[in-house]
Amino acid sequence: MEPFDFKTSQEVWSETWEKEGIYNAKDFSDAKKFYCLVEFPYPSGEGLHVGHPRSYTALDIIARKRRMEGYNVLFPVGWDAFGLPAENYAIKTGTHPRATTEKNINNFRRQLKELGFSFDWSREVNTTDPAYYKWTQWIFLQLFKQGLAYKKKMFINWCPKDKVGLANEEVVNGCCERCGTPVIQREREQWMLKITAYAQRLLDDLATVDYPERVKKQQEEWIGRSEGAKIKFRISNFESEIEVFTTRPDTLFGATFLVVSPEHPILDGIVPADHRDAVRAYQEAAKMKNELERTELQKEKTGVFSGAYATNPATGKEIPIWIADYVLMTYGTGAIMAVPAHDERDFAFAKKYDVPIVPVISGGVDGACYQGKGVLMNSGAFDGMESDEAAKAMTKKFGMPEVQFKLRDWVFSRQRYWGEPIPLVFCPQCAQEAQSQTNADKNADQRGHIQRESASRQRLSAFSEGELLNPGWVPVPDDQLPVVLPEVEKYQTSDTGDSPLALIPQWVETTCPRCGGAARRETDTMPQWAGSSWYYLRYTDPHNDTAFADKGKLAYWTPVDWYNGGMEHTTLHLLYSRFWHKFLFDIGVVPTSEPYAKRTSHGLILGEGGEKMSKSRGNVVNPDVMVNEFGADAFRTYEMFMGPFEDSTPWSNNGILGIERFLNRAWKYVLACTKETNVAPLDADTERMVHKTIRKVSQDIETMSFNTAVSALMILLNTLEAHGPVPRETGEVFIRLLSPCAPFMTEELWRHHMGHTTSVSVAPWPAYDAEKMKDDVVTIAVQIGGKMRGTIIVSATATQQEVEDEVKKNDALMKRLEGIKVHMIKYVPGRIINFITA
RNA sequence: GCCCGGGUGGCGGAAUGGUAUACGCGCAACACUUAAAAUGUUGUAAUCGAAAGGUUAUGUGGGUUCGAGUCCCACCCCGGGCACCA
Repeated sequence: MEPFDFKTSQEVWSETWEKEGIYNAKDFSDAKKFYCLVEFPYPSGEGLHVGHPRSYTALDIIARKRRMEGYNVLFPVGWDAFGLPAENYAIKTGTHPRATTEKNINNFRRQLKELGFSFDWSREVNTTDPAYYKWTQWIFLQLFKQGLAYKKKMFINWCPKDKVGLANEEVVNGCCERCGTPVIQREREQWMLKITAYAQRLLDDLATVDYPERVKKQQEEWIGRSEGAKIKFRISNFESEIEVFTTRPDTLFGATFLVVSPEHPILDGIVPADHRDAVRAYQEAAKMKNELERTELQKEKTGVFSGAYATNPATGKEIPIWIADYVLMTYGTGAIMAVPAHDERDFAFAKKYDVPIVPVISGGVDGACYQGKGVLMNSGAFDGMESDEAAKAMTKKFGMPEVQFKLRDWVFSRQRYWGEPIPLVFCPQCAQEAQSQTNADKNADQRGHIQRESASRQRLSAFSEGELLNPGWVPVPDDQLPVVLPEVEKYQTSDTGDSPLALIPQWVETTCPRCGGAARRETDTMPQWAGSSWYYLRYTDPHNDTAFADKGKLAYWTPVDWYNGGMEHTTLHLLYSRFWHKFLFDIGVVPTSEPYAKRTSHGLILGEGGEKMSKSRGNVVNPDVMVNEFGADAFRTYEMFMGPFEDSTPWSNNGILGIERFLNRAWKYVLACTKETNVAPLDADTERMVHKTIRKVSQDIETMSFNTAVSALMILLNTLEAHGPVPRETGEVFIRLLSPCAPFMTEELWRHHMGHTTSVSVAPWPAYDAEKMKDDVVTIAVQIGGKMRGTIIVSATATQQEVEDEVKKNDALMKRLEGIKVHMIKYVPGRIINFITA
């Protein structure tokens, strides 16, 4: 019998499927839609990693099952092709990233097609295609116009030798990844996106989506909401006040000092002359500490007395103001009230610098720090109150309720070549005008933001929110999008820290779209996360050139029904795209408030030794090699069988060998069945097995328990082989159950050997008959005194009496029961009978 | 430190509170072969035993239960995330 020739089969069927277009989604079909999404790959020079096919095979299986169940399935793929490796390669070799990217995409496309994924290739998108990034730029401009983008001075990592801005990932132990030179911090203005404006909704709406609990938890923590109070402390000898944020207002009477961050602006005005040198020295030292040092030195608290005092509003006492870098300028107000008796950090600080410690919550041990809640003491009129009650009361009397988030705004600028140009120009004339408008607004109405907003809305034709927020920055009009990435000579960041685009005067110098005067283009580009924040929307209508996607198509296809991706994107891509999506929902251009109804995550594939795969360890498995040696079906099926989908599992070359054996046996068996004439109808036992397997495989695919689904198919094959040839329809059930895992071999059997004219991928998914699954006899475990002593076979509907009678017929068991006093008998039908001894 | 996972044969792993170790790998023996590979058959947690059979095992120690890998408490170890967040 001829073995399965996977090479020919892969060629033939890939071509046929593409020609027939059977995997192409149909917009507005009457069939129920199912949008199934995998994270599109970055087309690296190394080619596909074995991790990609794990996620892709899983959702391919789900997509294929849904099609067989009659759904209209959208299962697209594309390329997240902006990014550092292509750019670094360009810096080294002068090769245009576009060329590298194109070459890599072609390689990836070939690999994905060889693996037989049922992608709708007619909807391929590429984030570096101007027709695509036109809409990335358009979305950015909407954010800008609504006042959600702003410029801010920030520090970036800078390698003085390579003269290049580095991403955090490129900084290794404080040094440049490439040349080892210590990285310095360089200050420059960066575009920021106000993701914090959506913090509460990003948190609340987690309740409306089906994500794994661990993903929700991680996002929750990243957003980091905490409730507390803002309390003002009057500074002695000055008119000004210091505002602090605290989650424990109930401990206010125990606040024996204040601590402000070294960067706190208030320090400029309140430090007395005799303390200035010490304070300045401390500030300088704090600035020099890089992040690594800050974490290393975490335990040892340092600080300096500012020389100034403030008044605790509760006790009326004067307390010192200290400066310490354990207080972060980027969280809360950059200042805290220190309650050493009830906060470990404050406690450590107070001990070191000998500041008084006043306990105000009972429940602690003398001389130790107690962080729990309790009944108040040393708190005047509040004595005897419970913490929660006191917190409310003190907030009311001395402060204001306040909510803080850990989430920071998104640094959106890159001084890089290979990214979407930020489509803004800076116009000095318009800057003046916008500034004076803003000032006029302020003068006209000091009372608040709401009035200012409505005033600006009346002048919408003049300035958008974003332009008022960023005077002089003018959006490129929609009809001039995309702002195409120009050709450059060098791909390196310039000496000044600007992107290479800054070195092209004829590109930078432009006219202001608003006033027509001389203006300069923004030379920063967007981060890689930009294009991936909305790509799933583009798949619904990838060739539209008048909108990022047609509203009707969006209404039909979105939200994404099932999105699988890596845990590493939980607080980056996944959060960013939820933010963009909510914004697009708010401006009325997408129909849902959440992009993904359901999210799942795959585990990593580790090297054979159980360590992470990496080039330096030399344990990288190349998918091409596996596909050549074992075929796409075996490779796919092995990746599903190797372990629980959500867990990390080491690769095993012997493991894939086992799958190859299984598929070959399946091939031979089914083929033998087709050649057999006069096969007897299935006996009840085998039929029961078939129906149980249908149910098992169907359920396991839904819960992504692919390893046990494959195992169930193996068990079925073992049983069938032992049984001998089966009728055609049983063989076809087996083929259909296996087809999502092994599409090539099953298609070969289905069309060539079973004689079907259409693909197995459009055949109906097998149904099971619950009646035919019912066992007529069952094996019952017999326990005596809780110990397993044997098994008996009884009818599935046997009563306890019948089971006991059966036990009596069993000599070995009766021997065991001899002389034993049975206290009671516990019988669980179909499972167990336990003779409980006294 | 905090928040998630997880700890079961030589290995990957399976197991609605009810026969632990399914399935696969590896290994061993046998068959086929001049031989090897491939394939097939059988066996394979440990331990005592010639066998029948017994005993012990799901990180450790307790508990609940007729019965615990599974539930509860405490602890140890491994992986991931966050980390001076007031």
